[in-house]
Amino acid sequence: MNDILSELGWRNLVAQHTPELPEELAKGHVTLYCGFDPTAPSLHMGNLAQIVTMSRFQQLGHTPIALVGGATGLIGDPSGKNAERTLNTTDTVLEWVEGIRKQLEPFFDFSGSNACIMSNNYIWTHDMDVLTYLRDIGKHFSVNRMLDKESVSARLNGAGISYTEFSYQILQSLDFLELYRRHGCTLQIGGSDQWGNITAGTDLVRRVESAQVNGLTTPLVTKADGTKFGKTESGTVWLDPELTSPYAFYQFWINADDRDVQTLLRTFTFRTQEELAALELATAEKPQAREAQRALAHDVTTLVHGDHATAQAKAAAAALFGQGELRELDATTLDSAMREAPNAEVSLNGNAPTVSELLVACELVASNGAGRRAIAEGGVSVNNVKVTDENATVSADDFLHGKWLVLRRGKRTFGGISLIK
RNA sequence: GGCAGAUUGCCCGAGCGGCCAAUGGGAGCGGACUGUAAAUCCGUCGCGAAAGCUACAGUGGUUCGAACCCACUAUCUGCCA
Repeated sequence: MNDILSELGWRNLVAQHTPELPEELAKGHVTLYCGFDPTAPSLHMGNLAQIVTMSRFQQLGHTPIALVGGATGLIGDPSGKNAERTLNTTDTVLEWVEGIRKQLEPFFDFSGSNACIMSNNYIWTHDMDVLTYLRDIGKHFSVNRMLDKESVSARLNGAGISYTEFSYQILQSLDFLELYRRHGCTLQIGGSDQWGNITAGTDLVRRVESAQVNGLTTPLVTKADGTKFGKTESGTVWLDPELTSPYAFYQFWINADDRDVQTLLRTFTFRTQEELAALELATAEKPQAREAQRALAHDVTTLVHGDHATAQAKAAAAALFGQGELRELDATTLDSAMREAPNAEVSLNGNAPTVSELLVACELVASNGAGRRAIAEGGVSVNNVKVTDENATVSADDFLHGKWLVLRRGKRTFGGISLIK
């Protein structure tokens, strides 16, 4: 069995771990868990980093438990938040739980001796009565120590914290205890912001079960330009293809900064140290080819959305950004490319819509005035031909293959208009 | 609970009766330059083709005229209980 710690080590994926962890791993097999709270209808990049980390453990023979936080999602983790968050309704959270469970499944192997286990902390918390909670669990927590946790102390000095969120670390600790009892789980992993919650859990298991369990955190992914990783102008990049299209997802990785691409490859792909060294060399020698970004985008999009969607996203990118003449693209390629871009339908019915109206229709600009402005600034093209007249209109002849009109705003924002008869 | 102050566009922040759709900065967007990059420079940045319309926490008022004055409401921040 390969050593998971050295694997994570060369990838710079270890922020902190409990001192006893190497000893535990030396025994061979561990069962580990990571929690995913339903704070949104879909998982996002931060979650993906943990999923991939768990996957690395599973590939080396360890047993992963993917825990969906049906209970903790109802409470709200104060970690990394500078203000109390609004509670989501129970119905909403339970709906998200189901969606997130389905999203997690494809990443893991559910067969073999180290098959992945899916769990949900709602199971052991929803009917626990308050006296049991206070006597059996709460008794093991020192408020003094809870106040010392970064996630709590930051809030005490700032916007304050409710009892609900203050209790979050207790619930997460209870999860570790339950998973230890039910599945012999002896390791919890998470982002470095979870360190406080994880150690609260190892403390609880030690007190209640007199057992040594461990924690490991991965560094938060940061970007060289200081902006938040996992966000674009249009918001969070989600794993759900309904929320972030595979095309947009692919583009997100393709656009990675040279300075960040190695870190991202180490964190999100399974490429070997040798392959990454080769890509690093490629970036240094021929940065404009962006080989590393292409490898990154290919691997991660395939991991999340599969081969087919990745091929489509690539074809779309090649079609839109390629040097080739758009009119020479075959109908099928164009069709799949345009479906991936923001698009809208229009029926001509004898009238000729203006280009700026069409820009608004596929949400490339916020208003007609902004569209006209964009044209005046020389930033708009139709079928890769620059539009110079603010009042330009289109006719049926402009639609490629009688169906699609390719709108471009700026260098890399595309939209499609499909003609309906 | 009492007193004082604050609330301006995506964010910060000027304006304190007409010259205000509102200075300046940031973010965003477009162009040049590029590699679907970074940095830099230039332009732009409520809606509307325009007339004009809607906006300066909310509601009402004073005034020929209010982001600016008054009253009340809401929220926030100080000081005193």
